[in-house]
Amino acid sequence: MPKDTITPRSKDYAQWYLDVIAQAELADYAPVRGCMVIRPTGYAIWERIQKALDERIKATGHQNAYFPLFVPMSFLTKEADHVDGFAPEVAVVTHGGGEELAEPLVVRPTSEAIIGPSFANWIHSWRDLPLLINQWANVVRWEMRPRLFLRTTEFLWQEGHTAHATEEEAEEEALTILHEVYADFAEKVLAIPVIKGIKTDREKFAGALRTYCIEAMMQDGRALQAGTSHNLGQNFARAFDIKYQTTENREEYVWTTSWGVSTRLIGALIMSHSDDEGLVCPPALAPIQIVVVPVYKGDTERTTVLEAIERIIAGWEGRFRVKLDDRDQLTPGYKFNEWESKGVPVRVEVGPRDVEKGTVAVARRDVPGKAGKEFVPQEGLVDRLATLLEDIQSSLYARALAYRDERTHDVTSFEELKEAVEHGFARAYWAGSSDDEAAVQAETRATVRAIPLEQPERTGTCVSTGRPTSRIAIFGRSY
RNA sequence: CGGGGUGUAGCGCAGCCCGGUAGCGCACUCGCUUUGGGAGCGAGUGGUCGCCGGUUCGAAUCCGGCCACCCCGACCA
Repeated sequence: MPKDTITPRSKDYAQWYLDVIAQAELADYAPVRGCMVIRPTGYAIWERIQKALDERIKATGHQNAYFPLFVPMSFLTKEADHVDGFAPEVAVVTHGGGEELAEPLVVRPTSEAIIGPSFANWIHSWRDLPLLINQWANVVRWEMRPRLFLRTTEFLWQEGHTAHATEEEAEEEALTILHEVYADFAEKVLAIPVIKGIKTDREKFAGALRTYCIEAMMQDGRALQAGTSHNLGQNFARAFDIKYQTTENREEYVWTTSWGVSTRLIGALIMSHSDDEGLVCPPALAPIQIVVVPVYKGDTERTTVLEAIERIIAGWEGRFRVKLDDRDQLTPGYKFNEWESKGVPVRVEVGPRDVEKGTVAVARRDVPGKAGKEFVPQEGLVDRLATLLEDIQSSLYARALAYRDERTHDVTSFEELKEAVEHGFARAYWAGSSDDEAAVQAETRATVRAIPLEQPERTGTCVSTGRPTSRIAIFGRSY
């Protein structure tokens, strides 16, 4: 009966988001402001994200390593833009072993500054390049306004750091990561359509030459930066003296990149697919793809039903990620709701009537409640389930894409832009400067989320300056 | 940092105006009955009322101060 545990999306989107997290047991607030405890259900999702990304990162030639949590203050300050960007949000350790430290240590907000010296040590010759490293780590950024998963003081992420002989290679690396790792993962695993683009100077990473991004639209029409890939040029190579000898025996600075995605992706996942019943997890990602719930009265039926289930799910191992919920003290109805709120894509129910008739009940999470449930024969069940999982995966993607397209409007005037970003994205010709962009933000609360890599052939008039341009930009309000 | 709000049992709340020694729902424990969409009945466990100080015979309640957290805006993955 307690059905009012999740605030409807339509009533209060921010509260709905928090309720889904609580109900699905993804995370708790921690005693320290801005920090969160990632609960087992949430962490299982992170592990799935890690696995899928780690495979892609390794498939593109990278190796994992680990660099320290603490960064000497003087290292962080070596790259001017970088320190300007991060100084306001770093946590600083001033004491250790009961004494004041000679030099304060920064808790890494990102690791360029601690990886730089290692790269300088490791790289001597053109033969050492490219150097392709990734690390899985936690980082700390003292944010003003934390939000579970989307912006926490400490968060988990992966950060790739690479060094190359030429600018072209660094550029290719940044784009490969964007396309083959991040966008591919977001769309195929998370079922989240993303816009691949480049950031404006205002939005790019502190210290980068160029920042590429994947940008997604949440169910309230707001934008979420889901991943970034930076071409750092030679900025960090100069700051940390990372040089190599060319085949002509000349000494040159390397070209570096860095790129990362974080536990924010879990926030993106929640806000892309979930509904008023709770989390909706795409099958390719879901830690549990199929939950099996037995239905019975009394011990005799229980034995019969559980035996039947054992027979039915024999051979599923290796094919599906399955959980049998054989907890005896809870009613089936309770379990249906619990697994639904945790986002398990498919539920299989087996009761006495199914044992008798050779059927099972199959419920799909993307169609909540009884509407998504049907009785099907046990015969051929495995293939049917495999097809169903694929269907759910593609349906979720299609639904999210349709939603984004519906809420993306081509605009030609400032007024239209203002109107469009109330509910989604505005797509406009753009030739403005950083100041022009700031003016747009002051007026509309929206910023350029991305300048898409795919650009139209045509030209138009800049929505801000009125100048002719062939470049379009995506505007939106962001998380 | 500005605006708004909230602190009473694990969670959600009432009690406060009008001071008299803390209550309801859920959860939890035990027992019996139950189980195809969040089971029922009975008996229980659990609270320095955010913190400090003041007024008072007596403070969850009145007064002063502080703190924390949440939500909405300016910075950010």
